[in-house]
Amino acid sequence: MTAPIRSYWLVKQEPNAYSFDDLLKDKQTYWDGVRNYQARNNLRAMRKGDEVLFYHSVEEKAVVGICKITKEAYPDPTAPGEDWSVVDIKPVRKLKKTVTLAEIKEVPSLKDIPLIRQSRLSVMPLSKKAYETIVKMGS
DNA sequence: GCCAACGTTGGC
DNA sequence: GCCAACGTTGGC
Repeated sequence: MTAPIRSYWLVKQEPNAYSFDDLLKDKQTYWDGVRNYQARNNLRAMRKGDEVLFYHSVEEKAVVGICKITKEAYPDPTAPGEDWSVVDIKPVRKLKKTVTLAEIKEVPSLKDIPLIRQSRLSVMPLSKKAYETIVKMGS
């Protein structure tokens, strides 16, 4: 077996629908409800052990925590018979300090991440550098 | 609450 | 296969 190449991701959620604190409480969840092909394809490209930033949209507009993929894509139980996917994630840790959208926008190297360029996409890849930059801003 | 951006649907 | 209409998302 060759060593897996780790990828980095960012997922968005409205905190009043499902917050990072909910995930901490649940210890693990499956990421359901994705009904967008691009987001679905990103879900399917996730591999066990990949790290994922958790972003709170709308009210908070900030990256709040880090989680990890524990199970790769399988059919979404909330859409039986349809071609949608979910992955399992577990929380790793909360960021010491949340990284707001406004702060991300101020960093030149983060100008082109999909969070800013494609604000409606809910599951998106991040480069290692972008991931590390955001994590650093949150520590 | 408004509006821009984007995806999806349906008529032709 | 094109494009207008419509719905949804999310920033402001």
